[in-house]
Amino acid sequence: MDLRRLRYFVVLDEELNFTRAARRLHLAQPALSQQLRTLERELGARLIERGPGGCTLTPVGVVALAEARAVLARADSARSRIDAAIREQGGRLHLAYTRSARGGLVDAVVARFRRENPNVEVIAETGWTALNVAGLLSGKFDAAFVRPPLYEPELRCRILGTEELLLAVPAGHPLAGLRRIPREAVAGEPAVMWPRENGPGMFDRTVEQIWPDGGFTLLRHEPDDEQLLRAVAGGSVVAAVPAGRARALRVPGVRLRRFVAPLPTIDIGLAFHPRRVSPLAQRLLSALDDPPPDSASAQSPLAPQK
Amino acid sequence: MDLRRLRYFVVLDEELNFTRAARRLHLAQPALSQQLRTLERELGARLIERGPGGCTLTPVGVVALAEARAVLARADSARSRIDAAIREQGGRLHLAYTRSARGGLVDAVVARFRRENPNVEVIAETGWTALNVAGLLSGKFDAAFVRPPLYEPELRCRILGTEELLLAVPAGHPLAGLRRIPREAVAGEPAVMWPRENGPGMFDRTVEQIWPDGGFTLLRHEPDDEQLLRAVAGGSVVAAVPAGRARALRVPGVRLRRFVAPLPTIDIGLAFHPRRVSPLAQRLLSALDDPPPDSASAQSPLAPQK
DNA sequence: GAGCATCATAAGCATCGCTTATCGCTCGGT
DNA sequence: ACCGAGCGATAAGCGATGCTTATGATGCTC
Repeated sequence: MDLRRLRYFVVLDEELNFTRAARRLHLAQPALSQQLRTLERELGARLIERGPGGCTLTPVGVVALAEARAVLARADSARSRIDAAIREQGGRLHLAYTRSARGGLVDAVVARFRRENPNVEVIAETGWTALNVAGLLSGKFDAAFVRPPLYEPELRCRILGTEELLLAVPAGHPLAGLRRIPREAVAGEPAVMWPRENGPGMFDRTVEQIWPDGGFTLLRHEPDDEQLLRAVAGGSVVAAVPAGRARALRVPGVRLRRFVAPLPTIDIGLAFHPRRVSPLAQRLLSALDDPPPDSASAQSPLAPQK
Repeated sequence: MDLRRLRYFVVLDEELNFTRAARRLHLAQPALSQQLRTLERELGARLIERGPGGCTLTPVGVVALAEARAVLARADSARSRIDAAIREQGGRLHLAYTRSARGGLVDAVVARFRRENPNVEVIAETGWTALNVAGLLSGKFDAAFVRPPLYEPELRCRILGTEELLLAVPAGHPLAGLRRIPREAVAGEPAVMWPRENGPGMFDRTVEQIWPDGGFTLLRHEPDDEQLLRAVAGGSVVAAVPAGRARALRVPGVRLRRFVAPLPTIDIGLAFHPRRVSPLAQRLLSALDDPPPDSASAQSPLAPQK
């Protein structure tokens, strides 16, 4: 007996309609039909009477349903007890933040992990993408927040969220008068940027979104978002910065403008080494797949990376 | 949580050695290693401490083991209750025997099914392979015993057993003086045989085993094993017959001789229409995979057909 | 240092669980 | 009586899974 098929069977009983039950289970109706046929074949009995108006359970199906519920309840209870034992045992999770993505979603993920695993000591440092990547490769970190894409094929990265890149311009700059910035308006403008080696993938992705036809005129590097914005406040350069960070920093003399569609974006991800995932890192990653208990939506907005 | 992985985990705990546990579970050691790694990844915890001398459970593993046992026990109990409900509801199973394979294994299979499903009415007829095949195709039978191979691609056949083909010779025949019959000794001998259309696959298979280089000299057909043996007793023909049947019939004036290796054989199988397997047929087929409760061997001698 | 026992990794393959496309059937509305 | 909607089933295809064999890495014993 397969627990997934039992779950499908229970949901079917609640809906008495394959199409609706399949929708609740987030699979196509033929898949549910096939899976429940398999369950019937395994048991060697009809459980479900099908018809054009939907379906009902056979007498054996009624018995099977009660047993399915009991088995599933026991399995859930077991999982809860095992989870509790894991939480109680504690341990240490070595984590790296990235400077450019503090706050918001990242802090929520970590806060929830701490809440659900109070005996786990989260030891965190804040770096930048390339430094965090190096820490992962060396085994220093169990997981690390990064700005993808990563060029290291041995690392994997779960995208947690995406935010818009804005153009930061000096207050008196002609571009400050535009409501939306066309790509050609920034071609040739002197710009500051983080050093490419801080996050080569992020750098390349940003340049190709904002300066797709060339015209990227790099005046100099600044090490992080805050220094980028201060450079812009100086009056003669522009910079692309993540919306969340830019708005949080609020540097005087800087105007933030959105681009004309397609809006350039930058991702935040949680990277890990798939061949060396510690159990606690595994739990952190698994939590990304589960909606929190109070979530109104059954579907997690954080899509697992395939 | 997957019940199969839980079962693997429980067996590993009983052996504390991946190699031995894998053997008990009838799978290769790397498969067990992989499956239990997956279980650990799903739970986000180490359950097993591995080492060159074998393994032990971690503290969380001990908790997980107790939970696994409870879940598996509940699932087994559920399966038993569902099975009981199915048996109680009864029904009818339409079955066909083949004349040439009565007794022994076939009767054991059906007797056990009747014992385990006392409310099921087994309605059986005895025919021959081709007749039984026709009954399956027409939907008259849920399952039918046959002599494979079958040439009908829409039917499936589980091989239940194999028996040796013997040469039946007249008592005074020169071949009666041989202890083992070489193939060349029967080439050219006048022989009787069942009609090919009674079971074309069985016929062809028999001929190619006994007369691999030709020399099959069919004098006439007889309808079944008993008539074949009577014809042999008449003094001038030989016949190939299944050992069990031939020994059971004990026709005077007939000597039964074995062949020189490779021994020719004939199979007995249970055929069914895979697209139209009734639940009761499914239960009969499933029983072939389970050892009876009193069996000393955990491994069923009836291998499922792939 | 060699050999053995133990578990893990790598690569390959058959099967599984899903998908989309579509079919067959029933029922209700016109 | 016909058409469209709703319902579940079948067919074909594909990515993922669970196994296999081959082999590697490690530790222990002699």
